[in-house]
Amino acid sequence: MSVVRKVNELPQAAPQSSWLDTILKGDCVAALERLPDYSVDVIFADPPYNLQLEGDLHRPDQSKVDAVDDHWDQFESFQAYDAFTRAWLLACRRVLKPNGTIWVIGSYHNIFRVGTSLQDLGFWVLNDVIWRKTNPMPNFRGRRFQNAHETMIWASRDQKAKGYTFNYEAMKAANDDLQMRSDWLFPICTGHERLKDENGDKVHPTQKPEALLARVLMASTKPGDVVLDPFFGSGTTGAVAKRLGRHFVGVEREQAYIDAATARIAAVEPLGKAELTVMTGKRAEPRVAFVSVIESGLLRPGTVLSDARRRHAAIVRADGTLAANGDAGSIHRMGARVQGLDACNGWTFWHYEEAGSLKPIDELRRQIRQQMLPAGA
Amino acid sequence: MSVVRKVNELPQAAPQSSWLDTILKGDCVAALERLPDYSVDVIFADPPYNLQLEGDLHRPDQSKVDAVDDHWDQFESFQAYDAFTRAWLLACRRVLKPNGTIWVIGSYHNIFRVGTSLQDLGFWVLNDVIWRKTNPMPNFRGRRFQNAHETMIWASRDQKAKGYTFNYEAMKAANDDLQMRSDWLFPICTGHERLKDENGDKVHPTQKPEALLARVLMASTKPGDVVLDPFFGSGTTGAVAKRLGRHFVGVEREQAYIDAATARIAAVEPLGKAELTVMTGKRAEPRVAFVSVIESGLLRPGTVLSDARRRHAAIVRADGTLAANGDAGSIHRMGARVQGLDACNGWTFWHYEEAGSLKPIDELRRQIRQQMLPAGA
DNA sequence: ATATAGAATGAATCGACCG
DNA sequence: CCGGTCGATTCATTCTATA
Repeated sequence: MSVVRKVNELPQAAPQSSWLDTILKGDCVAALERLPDYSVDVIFADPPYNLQLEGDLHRPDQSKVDAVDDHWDQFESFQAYDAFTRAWLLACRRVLKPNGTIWVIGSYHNIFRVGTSLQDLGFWVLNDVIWRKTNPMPNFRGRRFQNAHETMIWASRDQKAKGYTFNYEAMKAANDDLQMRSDWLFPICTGHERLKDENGDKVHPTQKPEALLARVLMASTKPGDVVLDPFFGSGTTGAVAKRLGRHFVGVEREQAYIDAATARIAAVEPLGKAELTVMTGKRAEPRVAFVSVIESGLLRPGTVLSDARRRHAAIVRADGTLAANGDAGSIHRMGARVQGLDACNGWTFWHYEEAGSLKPIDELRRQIRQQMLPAGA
Repeated sequence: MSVVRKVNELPQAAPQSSWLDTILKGDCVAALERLPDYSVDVIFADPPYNLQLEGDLHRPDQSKVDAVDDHWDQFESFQAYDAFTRAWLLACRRVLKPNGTIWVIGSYHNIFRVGTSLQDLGFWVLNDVIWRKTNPMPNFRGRRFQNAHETMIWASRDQKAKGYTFNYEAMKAANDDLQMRSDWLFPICTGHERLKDENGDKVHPTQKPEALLARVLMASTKPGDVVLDPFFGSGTTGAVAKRLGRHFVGVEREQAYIDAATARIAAVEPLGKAELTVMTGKRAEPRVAFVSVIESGLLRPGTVLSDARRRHAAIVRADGTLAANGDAGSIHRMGARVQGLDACNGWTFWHYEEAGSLKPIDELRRQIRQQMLPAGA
């Protein structure tokens, strides 16, 4: 191989863009105007929760909303929060690729507003994921249950977008070979991971644990993907993205956070390509036609195949079809036919005999795939 | 005691009402018109989830999943679902007592709409509680995380209603003396608990486990309270309410569900009063005025109290106030004053000397409470 | 009768690709 | 955009049939 590779070259190089792996300073909606349509693969958003508004929120006409607490103004607050939410979600939606997905984290204070806005804007909820905290803050007054979790909503851009990334096999492997559930257990961000300023005070009030972001990105992105965080804060998304070989782009208004995040991310060592290789399933493997098994000589026409319990039988024909009961068709169609089902995976249903025992023809497909690999692999 | 008590008399007898412990047949909003304002203590609602399923789903073994495709779960649009939600929530709010609370259970399909409507109508969210399922259905296509939980929202009628029932100590005791968290683990409803018809088919597609309802009612109701379930279904709420010595009222449209629920509830044996006694903390214990400690002779005026480390001192006065540093006031106020704090629990802060060691005056309160108990207790 | 294996089932928004 | 075809995919528990 004489091709020179750059150090740290990412598996799927994104187009050169001035904004890639940077933090854009400014208001979320305004700053996102600097990004083109369909330019990011995944969005992770940790929007402000505070419905008391404290100068954080503006009405669509940019007038400030007073922080007040009687009932009518509470309603006003919700209205203002909804307007704020719709505005940033719309800006995010424009820059999200058609097969992109978005994560939003929140608590009961704001997550219902966020979920409603997501649905109203056409996003399609894939899961709500619960972050169960191992060490949540107690309820000091003893008037409620200990608030021991936060909620993340994971949604695709459109209902019909089926091509989003979900690393199912990797998630399953990471969970002792059981499907990854919608409730995740992680400690809150403390200790060395928690950014502190020169006074020892925490830099950001709601810094999220890197483990949480790591699972989010491992589940829903591929190496080289671009991850947008519109409320970048202390830069957890950027730090984890860099470590995992993903690109990031952040938006943040406060210079103090930008400074802290920039230093933090600069210190991150990206993992190597080998560590980043993601477990993939059969879906990702090259497709093999059944006829090629015959063409390669692994199966001879006329061979009798049966199911694992020898209840059904079929004869292999030279054209790659099976014949049984006076009927013929593909391995899948005939597998379904003999069982009286609508569908069947012929690769795993039909077996051939070798050394007195039955083996699935999927074994032959595996051998074909071996032969297809380049010599040096 | 010569007062004759009826067998099974409830500790807090509700007013005689024709609708108490019955199922009202009809549409939720219309049927609730038969209840007066402020007539129920707690509402548990399991509304349609608006699942929006399209094609069939098969398991990997090609068996078909029995989907929730009932007519009552079909809505034209999110807008139609929101209108439905607001209507039944408003009807519920009218009949809910000022210090009442409401629980609504849902999934990501509908819970964001419900939460938004609750907030918009003036309910005040106290917690969102996650029901983690021990045995959820898998995600058969491997395209998402296994949907392993449902969400319950617990809300008070108004932001300012602080007098709602929360049996904090009972919940804590039930959780190995740790605060009850917002994530609960229960199996789904199967086996003998699951109602079946004469064909062996499930009576209701979404029957909830009794353990879930039991925790809800133990947490947020007192014996004798009235619990409304506006989507009564197979009557889990009624069955658990009866077992726990609470009154219920249900609303249900379909006669088949009403019949099944009626028979189910008739077979329920209520627990006895002793089993129902809720572990209560200091909050619910009879209030003791400090002056009664003096009146009862347990402390004499002029006694010097100090904090546990003898840093501060105060003198007991006959009127039940403390004097220190030329100032005087309640045990709480003086505890705060000497420490320079805004608040202080005087019962645990101030100590008296007995046999050479310091004991908190809370010990004297405990003795007073002992004396207050009836002879037979 | 008891033990074991196989079947059934639960609030589910559950493809990709080619022509 | 539609239709046809390939072929990928499940966990905990209970119930039922068989040995």
